[in-house]
Amino acid sequence: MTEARKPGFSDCNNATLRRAARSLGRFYDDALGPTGLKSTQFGMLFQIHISDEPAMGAIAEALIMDLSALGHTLKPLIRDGYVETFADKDDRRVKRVRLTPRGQAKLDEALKLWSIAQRQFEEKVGAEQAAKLRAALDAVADLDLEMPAAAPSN
Amino acid sequence: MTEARKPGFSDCNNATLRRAARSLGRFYDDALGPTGLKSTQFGMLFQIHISDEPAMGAIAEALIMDLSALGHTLKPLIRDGYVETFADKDDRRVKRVRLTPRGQAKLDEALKLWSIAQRQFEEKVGAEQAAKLRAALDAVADLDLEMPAAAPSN
DNA sequence: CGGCAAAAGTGGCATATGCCACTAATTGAA
DNA sequence: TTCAATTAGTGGCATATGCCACTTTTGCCG
Repeated sequence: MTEARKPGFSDCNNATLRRAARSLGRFYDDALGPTGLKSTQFGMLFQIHISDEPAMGAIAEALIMDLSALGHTLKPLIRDGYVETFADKDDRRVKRVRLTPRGQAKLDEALKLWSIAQRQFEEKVGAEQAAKLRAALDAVADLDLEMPAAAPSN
Repeated sequence: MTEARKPGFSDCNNATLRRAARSLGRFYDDALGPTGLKSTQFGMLFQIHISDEPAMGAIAEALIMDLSALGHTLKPLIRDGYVETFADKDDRRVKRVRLTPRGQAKLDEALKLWSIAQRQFEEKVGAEQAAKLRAALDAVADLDLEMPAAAPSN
């Protein structure tokens, strides 16, 4: 447990972030295990829940995820009857998403377990620190990063 | 909690972390694009590079990733000739990993582009802040989190 | 109005990751 | 030495995500 953490690797912001994401993801996944939902699916249901019948593009933007990735991620949730989609009344290109009653119930169920996990985490890290970390992560996520050579375009 | 700001979601440490990871991952992926490597693959090559012919289990532990996931992740790198494996001399269960000359060359090539991305990031965030963030993420990754009910009485 | 660019999704293909069930190789007793 | 328990990986299955090539709708412009 020593030679593996040589300097250099932990310098990569991206690698460090992914590593933490794998670690924390597992914890939340375990916590939500009894519900049969992955932490990512829980997050998706919650995002839909707090939005008002959002269009797929809106969800993708909010979560900073690829639209097609969103579509793929939604499939299991639709298959399991937690989520349903319907065409927008004014723009037939737009597909809106909403929770089914079953999905709402599952979310409620998951929220209980999520709260426990969340509390566990904040007990270890400190609510204050956790909030700061989330703020920092949101800031990073919202950065407008561009590679030098590719920057000038539009 | 202001209902208007749709609280809750951004309160989830895990969801926030994943969102940031998607965002930053895309940036590093773009940066490494010309090399044909994903940021995850770059990280893997680097990890192998800084280790001394590590066993798969050692890599998995260092990166906090599932051993089988590591195996899967390694396949494309082996297929493309960047990495090779060989059995440990003393314990035939153990499979060690090393970069091929081709893999070493690819890593060198990628390091140049990675440096640019890394610099871009630190220019935006500040090297100081970036270091703090990485430290915080490492701390989170190394937390010993356990769900109350599931915690074995020890 | 006709045609073309932009916007919103879909599907296919590929990598990233996890869990579980197994197999092979070791180790630690009895 | 023999056998159960442990350790290290593998393979299969499922979800998570991205990119690219299309298809369908719109929106806009001459």
